[in-house]
Amino acid sequence: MDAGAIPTDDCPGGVDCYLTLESGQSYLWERDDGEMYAGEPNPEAWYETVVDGHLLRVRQRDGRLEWESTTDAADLVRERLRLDDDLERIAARAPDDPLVREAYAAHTGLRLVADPPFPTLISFICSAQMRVRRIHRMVSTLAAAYGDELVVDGRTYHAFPTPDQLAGATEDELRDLGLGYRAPYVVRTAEMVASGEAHPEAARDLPYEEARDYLTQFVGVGEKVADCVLLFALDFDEAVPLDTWIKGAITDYYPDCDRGSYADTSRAIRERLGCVDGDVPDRYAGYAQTYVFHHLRTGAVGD
DNA sequence: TTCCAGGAAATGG
DNA sequence: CCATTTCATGGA
Repeated sequence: MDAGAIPTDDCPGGVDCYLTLESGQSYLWERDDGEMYAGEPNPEAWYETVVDGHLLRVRQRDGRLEWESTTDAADLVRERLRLDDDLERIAARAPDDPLVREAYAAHTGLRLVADPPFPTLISFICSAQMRVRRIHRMVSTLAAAYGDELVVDGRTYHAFPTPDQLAGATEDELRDLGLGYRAPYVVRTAEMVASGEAHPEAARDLPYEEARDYLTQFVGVGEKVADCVLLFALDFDEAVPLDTWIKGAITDYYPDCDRGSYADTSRAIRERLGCVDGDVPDRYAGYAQTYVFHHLRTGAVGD
């Protein structure tokens, strides 16, 4: 195994693995203590995932982000955990708003992730009306049932299934795995990607709102899930998924941003949570969203 | 029991 | 176009 360590001081604004990987953005990692999404950090535990047929694992202790991999993964760790984002600057430019300030202050080191688009698309199709812990369980179950096996040091890991592998599943199989009414959505979307009818990666080059519309052609993908894919996998830092928690924040803290439709409310809250950057009116709105989401969901608001 | 969870699709007006 | 209803499932 290749290995390395990155001093967290090298990451402007710090980095917190637990907050980043267990805040409901990514469901593609497992913890080797079996306590993923159980609500408690463990500095000794490794976060493990399979990337392009290679095992990658990271953990954080003593001010260093340690990684091990079956390949040279130094650049991969930087990319997936967005270690080059200048969190200090992003937080400093965030709106001077009590909720946003409190959320940034309470969860230092929380970074957006840069996950692969197809697994993210399927993860958030599964997310409909689910708690984060169950979403993670569903994604893990899909990997175990349909993903490629990887054996390292006598332990078996599973990659997230490819579009072809998931398209080979049946609706009944996925219902038996506990996906409920999302089962046909997952199969049909996997078929769309496997056949070449459409691919989430194609949204990357479109303007934000066109990219969101493009993703909604996938079965089981509405505007909210599309926003999650744009934010967590396609580098759209302005995307603000309007889920139950953010809608609650709009009701309680930003009632003037409620414009009725998703598209209009989205525009208003993006400009409220983001910052003006040249002719861009909503820069990093998705970053603020991720902090506020986590702050509200974990019940940390007001300390 | 009832309610809720990072909603979307189908239906009805 | 917008509002309502239906769809699974496990945990508190």
